[in-house]
Amino acid sequence: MSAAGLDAPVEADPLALDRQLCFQFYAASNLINRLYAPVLRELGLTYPQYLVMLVLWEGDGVSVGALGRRLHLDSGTITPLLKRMEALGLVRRERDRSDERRVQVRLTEAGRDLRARAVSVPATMSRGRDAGELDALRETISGLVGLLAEAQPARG
Amino acid sequence: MSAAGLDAPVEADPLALDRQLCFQFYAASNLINRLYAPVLRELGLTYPQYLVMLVLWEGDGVSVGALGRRLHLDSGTITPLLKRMEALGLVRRERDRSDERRVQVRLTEAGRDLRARAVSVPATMSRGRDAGELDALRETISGLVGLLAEAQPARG
DNA sequence: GGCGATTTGATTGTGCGCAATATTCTTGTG
DNA sequence: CACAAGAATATTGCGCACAATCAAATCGCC
Repeated sequence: MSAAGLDAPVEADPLALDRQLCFQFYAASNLINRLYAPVLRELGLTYPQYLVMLVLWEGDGVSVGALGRRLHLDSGTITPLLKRMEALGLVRRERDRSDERRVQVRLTEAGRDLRARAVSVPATMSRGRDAGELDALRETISGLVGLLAEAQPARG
Repeated sequence: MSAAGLDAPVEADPLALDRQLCFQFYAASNLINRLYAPVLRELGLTYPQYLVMLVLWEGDGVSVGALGRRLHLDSGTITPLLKRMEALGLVRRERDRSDERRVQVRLTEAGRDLRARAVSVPATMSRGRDAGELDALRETISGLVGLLAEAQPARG
């Protein structure tokens, strides 16, 4: 039934969009971001800002570099992001006294208080989905993220 | 062993970064993009431009709207992206004669020729990984993308 | 102490990604 | 044909995201 009428195995187009795992991740990431946006808007946060807050709520007082390693982002992304968050009154950026190359990021009172309004976000977003499935998927992708991080050109 | 010394089940922090499935997708998408960048650079493409080319190589002559639905992107993203690709000489943008609201996107000769240099990209990127695992993961995430697309506020 | 290599952030420039809005065209109704 | 309603794309403004580059501070070795 092949167009060429040959007996050779059907060779699917390697460039077919739907066969690209990368595209599925790209689409999923964009779609997830779009679902979170209106919920986080209630908190006055963008999605990457929310991630920064998650790190700071786990343990306050983190250097810019540590934040970047945790979120897999570089300083060119994080520095302006933190400046906007500082302008919002959520964090303070201050030079480390003992090593003036470092900039420590700390929560303000408002930043700490915001946590109470954020605790419901994960439940809101996963409502109606099977928790076990989501957990299993998270484990799988977490492993992949680990591999991808090691495979990075100049960061492995 | 809990800090409070209670018998209540250990309630893990719902805001822990590593427990957020959304973050795993976000990180994976960024890391994948970073892995593709140097390979696609050889072709003179960015990652989203590569995705547009994949769509056009599957079937030339697509409207901006159709392109957006396929890639889950809106016109505010795609229009300037296509203009850059037109400046690179890869595509042409022309008004549909029968419905002048529509803009059809077509490959140029150079755009068609680029396909030959792109066919090796998927194999290059998946080298050293188990094809079966990647396929299974793709199926899983493809299903999730379908659900996420339906769950979108004003597009479902 | 002096001095080059390294580490750490900041800056600059380009390219997405999306909400909100504007513009242009088609369609339906009379 | 005129005109209102709707559809499709373009424009604008803001916020990431990263490569490349720069500046400053620390570390290592002498």
